[in-house]
Amino acid sequence: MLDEIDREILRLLRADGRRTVRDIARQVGLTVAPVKRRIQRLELTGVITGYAAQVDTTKMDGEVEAIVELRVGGNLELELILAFAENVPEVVEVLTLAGDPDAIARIRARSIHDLQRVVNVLRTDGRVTGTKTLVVLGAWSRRS
Amino acid sequence: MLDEIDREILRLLRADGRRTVRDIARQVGLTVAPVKRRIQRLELTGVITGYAAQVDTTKMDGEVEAIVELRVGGNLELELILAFAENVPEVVEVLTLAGDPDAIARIRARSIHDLQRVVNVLRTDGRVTGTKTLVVLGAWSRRS
DNA sequence: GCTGAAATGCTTGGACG
DNA sequence: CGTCCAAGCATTTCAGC
Repeated sequence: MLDEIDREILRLLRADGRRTVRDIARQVGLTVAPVKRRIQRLELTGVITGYAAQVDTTKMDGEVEAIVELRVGGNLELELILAFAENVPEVVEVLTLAGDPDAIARIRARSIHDLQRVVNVLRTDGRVTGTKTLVVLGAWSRRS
Repeated sequence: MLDEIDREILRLLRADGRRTVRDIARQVGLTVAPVKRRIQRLELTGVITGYAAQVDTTKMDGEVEAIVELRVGGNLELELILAFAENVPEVVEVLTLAGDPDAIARIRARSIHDLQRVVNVLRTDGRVTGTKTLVVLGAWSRRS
């Protein structure tokens, strides 16, 4: 499905999502047009789900980031966890996991008080049987 | 430190990291020059730490994503955890946390076998007193 | 699948009010 | 903060192999 050039393009765009098509073309040894087509295909097929600025939320006043570990009832489809998250705007990312917990949600709230409210929303969902909330103190992500 | 316009710029760039400066300027009601200056300041002061393409790793062959919970010795500065991560290329993100675990690392490896090797590297660091590894089955992130 | 070229629009840096 | 300029790039689309 993905050849070596696609993987190289993905590697470059993950390291810097603002790299230009021209720059990528030089790096992979092709011209602009086919690289552009490949990127569009990666976007259409859902391999690339978007582009985002990475923000250090600990440097923002009025913003608290937290990780909430979620445990859910035995037979719940993992897909449902993902779908559920869309209805809570403070949830910015959800990963479903093999192990315990079953999933983790990443939350951005405006204060600790607001965070508590969001976690309560998650807890009272019925399908969620347990949570553990961890406030983010610092963040680092690879930039290259 | 950050005014409302800065927050709006950050909101727009988090939703789409490839938005043009012109586009952002239109949305926030300013011209290009000051918006460009603001973005540069946000980058310089470390509020914006980078830009990245978001990739659904479950759609890529030869790629496994995992979350590793890290517990470290009592007095270890959290900054050291972040610094340590840079030396392990498979670590793409680290969050330091208030609670237990002390931090979580996000890993991208080429296989389960490779993942095991990376986790062992983390475990034998000396400062890490315990790990728990969770393989990512599915991912969702807010796109708007 | 690729290349190459042309038109359009964007960015970047600077100078200035 | 705004405006202007100017050079260099990037994107997009088209033709053609």
